[in-house]
Amino acid sequence: MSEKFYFEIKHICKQSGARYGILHTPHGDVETPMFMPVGTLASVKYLSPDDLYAIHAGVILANTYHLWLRPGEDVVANAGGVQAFMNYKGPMLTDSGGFQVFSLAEKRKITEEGVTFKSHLNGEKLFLSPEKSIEIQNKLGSDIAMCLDECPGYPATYEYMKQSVERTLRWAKRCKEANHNPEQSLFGICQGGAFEDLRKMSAEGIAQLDFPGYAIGGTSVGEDKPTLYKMIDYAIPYLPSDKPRYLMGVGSIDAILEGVFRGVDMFDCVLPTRIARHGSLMTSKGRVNIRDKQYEYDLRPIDDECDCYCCQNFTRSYLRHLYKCDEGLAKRLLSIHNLRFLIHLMEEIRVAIQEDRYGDFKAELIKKYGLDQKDSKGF
RNA sequence: GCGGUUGUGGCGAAGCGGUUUAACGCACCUGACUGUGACUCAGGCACGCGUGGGUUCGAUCCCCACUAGCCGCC
Repeated sequence: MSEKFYFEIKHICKQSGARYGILHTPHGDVETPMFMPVGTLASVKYLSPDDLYAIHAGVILANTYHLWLRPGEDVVANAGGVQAFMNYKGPMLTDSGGFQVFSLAEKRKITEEGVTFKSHLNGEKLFLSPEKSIEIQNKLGSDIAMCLDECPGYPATYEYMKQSVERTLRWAKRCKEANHNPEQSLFGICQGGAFEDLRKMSAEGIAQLDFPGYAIGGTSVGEDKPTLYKMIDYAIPYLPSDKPRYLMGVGSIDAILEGVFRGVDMFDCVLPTRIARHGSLMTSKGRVNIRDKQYEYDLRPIDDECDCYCCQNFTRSYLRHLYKCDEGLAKRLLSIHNLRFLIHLMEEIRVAIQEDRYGDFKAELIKKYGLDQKDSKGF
């Protein structure tokens, strides 16, 4: 682990127990709780680094599996690492490829040794082991690397989940032993699905390995919200309280609010960028689908409470036009908006925590956004 | 004016007497999207097949007239 990497908890909300902290990384400090935009292929789709600075993005993600296939980790290493490669001056986190074990399920086979993939690009047979994932991530040079884990879908049987959790623990140990980049900090990942004892076993197991940070994984794989919250509750008590906690793949507003309430410090999700590219926006009044006819003549911004470049400069009418004409600018502006919306939400969350009113803040937002409604998508 | 040819939703276009509740594509209208295989996925959108008659148990599909477009020829 890098000496430049450490986590400071600056304040614990007296009302809720939520944490405000600072994560120090070789590429700068970031405040927590935070939301991390996803840039799988060393690019947050449609956004330049300047766009990312403008929305105050802190840590951004890249993906080991995808960069391994294209352009290859040596190409990235040759450029001086993933930050230099894409010219992003902030901190970065690389996912291990574990999620692709889940999302490319028809094209892979899991054994004790690792995962055999069929490339989604050309069908080539590939093998990713814990050691290989770390070797690739070491070359990518992210500030935070993730252990290779298995991310089973939901629901899974107890028997399957148990052996999967045990194997993921063995893989975590191998990842730790394989990690040779002193500038890179490796996070462990807790699995266990919705089973309380397996979450406990997994969390205790990785905590024993003493990682600089811990993730709760196996989330956002088809479970409902109450189940997600249970997964968090089952894991948190066994994760070291002085280390950052990262809830993987979660980006809906209600889940972020509940996650922070339960002691989560880091979130990442493709949701804001993906739905933006599909014309769907998060706003203080709920979801807006910009292609809808009702916005044809609407000269208001996407969200009149938003301070982003998109909302400060463009109307719904124009954005709808751009979207319907398939202009790339629409995807960029809408992505900027959704990311800024979530990042701004995190800023408000941090203030509320420091002022010991996060419990009230969460309740207010849930009411304001109608997130307590049965049909709420948590937009 | 004469001969030929074609008229199916906003557009293109299947079907050519009875499983057509009129295929499909585009456009249009709605949803969805959670460690990105994603400018993706799902759904909706023609009580009617140029108009009017006729043949037939039955007509988008056959016949006649009309009408419109297109191509030739005077």
